[in-house]
Amino acid sequence: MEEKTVRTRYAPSPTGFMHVGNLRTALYEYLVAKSQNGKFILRIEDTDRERLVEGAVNVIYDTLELAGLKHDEGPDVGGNFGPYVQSERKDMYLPYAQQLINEGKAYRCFCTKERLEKLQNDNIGGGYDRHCRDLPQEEIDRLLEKGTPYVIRQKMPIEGSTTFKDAVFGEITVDNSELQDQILIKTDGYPTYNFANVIDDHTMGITHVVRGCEYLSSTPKYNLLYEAFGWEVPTYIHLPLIMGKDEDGNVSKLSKRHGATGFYDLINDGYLPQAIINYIALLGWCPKDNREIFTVAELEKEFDVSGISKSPSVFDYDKLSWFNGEYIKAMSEDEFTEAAMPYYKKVFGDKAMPYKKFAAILQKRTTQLTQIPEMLDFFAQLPEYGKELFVNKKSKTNLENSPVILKEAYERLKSMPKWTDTAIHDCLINMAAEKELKNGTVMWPVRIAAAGKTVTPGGAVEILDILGRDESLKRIEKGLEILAE
RNA sequence: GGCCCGGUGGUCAAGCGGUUAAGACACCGCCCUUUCACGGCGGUAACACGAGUUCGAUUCUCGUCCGGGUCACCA
Repeated sequence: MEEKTVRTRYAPSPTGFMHVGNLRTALYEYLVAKSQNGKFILRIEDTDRERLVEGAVNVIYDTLELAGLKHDEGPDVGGNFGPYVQSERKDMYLPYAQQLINEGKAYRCFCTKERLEKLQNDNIGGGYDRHCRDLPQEEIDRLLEKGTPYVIRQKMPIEGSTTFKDAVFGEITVDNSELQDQILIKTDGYPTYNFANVIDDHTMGITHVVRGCEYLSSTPKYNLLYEAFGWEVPTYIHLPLIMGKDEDGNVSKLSKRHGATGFYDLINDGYLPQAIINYIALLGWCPKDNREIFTVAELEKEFDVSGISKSPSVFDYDKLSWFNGEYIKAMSEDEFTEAAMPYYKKVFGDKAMPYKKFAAILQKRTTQLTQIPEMLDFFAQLPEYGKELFVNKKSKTNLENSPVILKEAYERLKSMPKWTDTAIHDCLINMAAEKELKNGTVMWPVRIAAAGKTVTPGGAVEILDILGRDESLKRIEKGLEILAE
């Protein structure tokens, strides 16, 4: 038995903004194809001249590359089904519409916008009244001769119903009375989105149409078009919507009012591309074994349409952060340093710092790269702080014992021949043992003096080590001063 | 409003007629610990409602309610 190669397409409009919902659609298109050794095609839908944005196509390329979704055909990589930019295909559509007219399946509609608007206002119900559907030929010729502008509409069946099958939602039936005579070609000669879509998908050999649920109710129109041409209907895979939750707890389709929803917004917020992809892969799809961490390559193997869910899902930044933390922990030290570098520079400028040591204390406690500056700022400059920071119940420190302990620690540290992390560690631990104190009782005041804040990445030893001898001792002296006030 | 789709803890979700109704995030507690964190252990918390079908419904059917989507010469 011969299997047809699966071909899916991602067809974004170049608006310069890649919404995570769109990205997730792209991901699933990619996975549907790749899980079956198919081809993933990129087609740019740029027919809306008004919304065209300079450089927006590059945003699409960059996003797909960062996300790890490599397309097999597209404007930049070519292919046998080009052109892959819709504006370059604009002459293809009219002949198809013409064909439908010749076959009596479509007609020219000369109705003015005013008349259409009036129809809508009168709200007779059901939209267009098919006024031009059966104009006599002489009338059509007369109007054409006069150069009257017209659109081309498809004749929709008046009775009966249309049924189509969706791979995730099953069979869906809609009464044909719900369907208007849809416009195929606009007055300006350009095709409508729906028409162009069907023509493009067919001529590009697309076998699986993957798209958001918002298209579910217009799918019968697509179907009727395929039928009118006698073309094989593709497999439809409609994806549940991604929702956002506002402050009042109301959910609606994820949009900008829910916060960062663009791929690059998320990256600017310190999320890793792989973590974003991993998270959205699981928004609406679940593997058989419930695993959570996946690379794109692993998703290609595991992905299966039967795991796609039908109900919409709420985008959860907490869960994304968890994924991000997992990915950060899994990075090599070099990878981490590279990713963190822009944030290091915000604090330290171009000054070289002990990045190795930073990685050691930061990697396991970072869930967003953007947290890095405020975690490290005290290394660059000791913050102003008050003596109350020295008081900590759990470590059994207070304003009485802190000065004594800190002074003792200062003397001991000062006399150390070598300033290394093990030396610092042994020095302070030994002191605690000799003085019969909890380790924490010694560590707490030292760490506060070194950092000037209660929450720090790493403990006293790590901080002193990074600070170095001179700066450490200076800060402890300062701590003693503050305690003496 | 018409039509379409959906409804398992706060969130993501397994489940496909018989289960003590998984797991993850978040939250809480304990342990570990040089703080926070990480890690380890444990905990709170769910089948929207009402009928039917059935020996038995979270699972199948219908109704109600709730939520969402869609109704363009936009894509």
